[in-house]
Amino acid sequence: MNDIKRKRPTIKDIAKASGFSKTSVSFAFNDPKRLSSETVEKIMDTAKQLGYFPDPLARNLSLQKHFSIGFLLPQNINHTMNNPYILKVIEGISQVCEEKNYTLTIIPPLNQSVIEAVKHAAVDGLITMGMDLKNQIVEILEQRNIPLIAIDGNPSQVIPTVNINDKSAAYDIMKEVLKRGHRNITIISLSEDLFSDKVSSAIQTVPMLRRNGYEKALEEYGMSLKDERINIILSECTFEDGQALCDKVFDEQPDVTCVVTMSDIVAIGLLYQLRHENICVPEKLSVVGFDNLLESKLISPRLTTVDQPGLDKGIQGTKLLFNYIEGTISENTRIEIPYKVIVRESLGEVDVK
Amino acid sequence: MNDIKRKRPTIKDIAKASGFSKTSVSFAFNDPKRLSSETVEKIMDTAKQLGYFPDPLARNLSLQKHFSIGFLLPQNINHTMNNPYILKVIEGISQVCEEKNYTLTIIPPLNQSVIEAVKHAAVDGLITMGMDLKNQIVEILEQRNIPLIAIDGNPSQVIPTVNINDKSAAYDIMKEVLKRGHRNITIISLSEDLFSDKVSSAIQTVPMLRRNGYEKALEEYGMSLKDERINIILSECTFEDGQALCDKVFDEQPDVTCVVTMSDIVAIGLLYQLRHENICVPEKLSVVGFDNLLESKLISPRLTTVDQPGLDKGIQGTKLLFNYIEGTISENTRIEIPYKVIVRESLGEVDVK
DNA sequence: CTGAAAGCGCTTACAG
DNA sequence: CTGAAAGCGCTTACAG
Repeated sequence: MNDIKRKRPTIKDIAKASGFSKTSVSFAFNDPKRLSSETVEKIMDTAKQLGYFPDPLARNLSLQKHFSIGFLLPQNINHTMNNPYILKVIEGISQVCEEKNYTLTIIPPLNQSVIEAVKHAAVDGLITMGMDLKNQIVEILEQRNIPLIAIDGNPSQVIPTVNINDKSAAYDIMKEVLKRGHRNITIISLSEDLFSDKVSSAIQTVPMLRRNGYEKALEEYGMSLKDERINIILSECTFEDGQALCDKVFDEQPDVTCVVTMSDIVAIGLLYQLRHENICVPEKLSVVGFDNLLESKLISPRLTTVDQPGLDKGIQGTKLLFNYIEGTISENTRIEIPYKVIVRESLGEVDVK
Repeated sequence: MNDIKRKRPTIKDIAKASGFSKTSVSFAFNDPKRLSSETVEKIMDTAKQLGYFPDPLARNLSLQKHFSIGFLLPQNINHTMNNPYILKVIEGISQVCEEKNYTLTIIPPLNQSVIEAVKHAAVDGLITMGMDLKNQIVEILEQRNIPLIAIDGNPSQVIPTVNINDKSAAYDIMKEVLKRGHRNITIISLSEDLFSDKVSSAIQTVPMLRRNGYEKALEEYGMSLKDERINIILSECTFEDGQALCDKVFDEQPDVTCVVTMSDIVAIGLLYQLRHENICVPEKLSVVGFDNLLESKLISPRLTTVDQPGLDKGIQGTKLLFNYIEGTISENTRIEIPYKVIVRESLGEVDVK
């Protein structure tokens, strides 16, 4: 009734009460075949009577394992937890964790610091998503001997990654836009700093790769990202950002006919706001996304986008991570997942002037 | 380069290398004020040189804490991870965890068994959602001395809960439906076994409470749940279930004019399929949800529903849990969160015959 | 300000 | 089949 912190029984108590040694109690739980069945039975009986459960903390220390995979949340958690695409990836991760009988530890910044969180993470392996993987983080994990993989990370870094071919996907979808006559285009780009290590500009970040893809498509039409008909806006890419962008897009580029975004959720926020302001899509403005969320076919008009299978990224990334944890492989691996462009009603045609 | 499992340095190595005791090394990390600043500096220097980080496993065993909150996934994980409402709750939980510098451990069934997962959970407190809390689970956690709270759990059980007033909310929304002339109604109810301990029928489960609410509203119109004009279908309530329900609803009740669901995600799946089959909402059929997801205002027509703040449930539930962990309170607490009915275009009027 | 030593609760190689 | 004992890597009361 009243919560006097009754001390939990330990293996020692069970040993004493059952008349066997701690060794035997441990065996009864972990390797019962080594004992006679009567012994196991007696030990389990007293364990049940005293309400004994092996302390996972002590067990894990002995075993030197956490039985948990960590998912590192970036500084700004709201962006993460509100993006259905990321949640899809997390679902994939948790599926593999379940198969392996591991838990999934969601690791927020510790005292506002991702680095601190990495230092203290109580996990056997770590997964990041679309994050600026500072060298410091990689170094700490190396010293701590904790394998790391990055989903939508920077494929030119030294850690294993799971990505789609971002350049090619961006090229493909921009092609669809240009093919339909659009020339005055606003690009909503993921903020660079979400992805890049600003120091080493040699690195090809995801937003960079995608912009390269856009550029390549534009060039085939005699244009470039520097063209005055192309306006680039950086954004954190949340639903709310999308809503807020509505006005900004027209302010900065009154003759815009198509908005190309790097994320469905921001495109959906934009579509939502456009409808609210009675601006017709695609007649007045076309909108294009990236991810192919479930939501992108719920909204009307349905969103043209790039399908990248988040679930699969999570699954494959986690399987890869387990390979490192179990020591099955050691070389640096890059997984590339197929994507496809999905054209729906949010992308319309425009008369080429 | 090659992954020879180099042994990580321990506190002992740092002690030896720095010329101080293990005690001092520990103090340098945890309570530097107790040492002279030169000592701290020297110790930290050698720690950095050797790439030492305190092992959280050992630390936690000494401290008898995990610094993590557990979220227990029910048997069927897909339903959980694909329901935006639940994810909203998880977001709230993780917010509080971050404030407290805790991690959030997502705990899937262990060897297909939720009970096994509960036995082994390496956490300081546990949160469940809309789950059948078997006595066994409660008992194990009591013995393991791990506090537990239930969100959308069964308010008549002995554990602390966070809920809305489900009966009253269901009453209110059914009132809106009846007020608009609907009499031939299909109710999509959450499956009982997701919530109830079948043994003790005295318990008021969430679906039961909501049905009581519906009943009360119906009675005011001289009807009841047993009325032949009321059809009840049990469902797991996923998007896919909603799609599949489209045909079933009309098969079972050809003259239905309104579908009342207990979950937005199933209502949205239904709306999606209705649009696909060119069945006009609300002209041909009205649909009503429960939760007020972001998605419910993205889809058209926008969904009439009950707004229950998932984020807030997560936050308040987790704060409550920390009170138990920290021993601030011990009595059984029930939190009730406000809700409100939101009428949108998916609910139309019908001529009363 | 610093250190020797006990303790956290398990696992497991080794011996019998 | 069973047990004594070392070990996992920390924390911390106590002593000086």
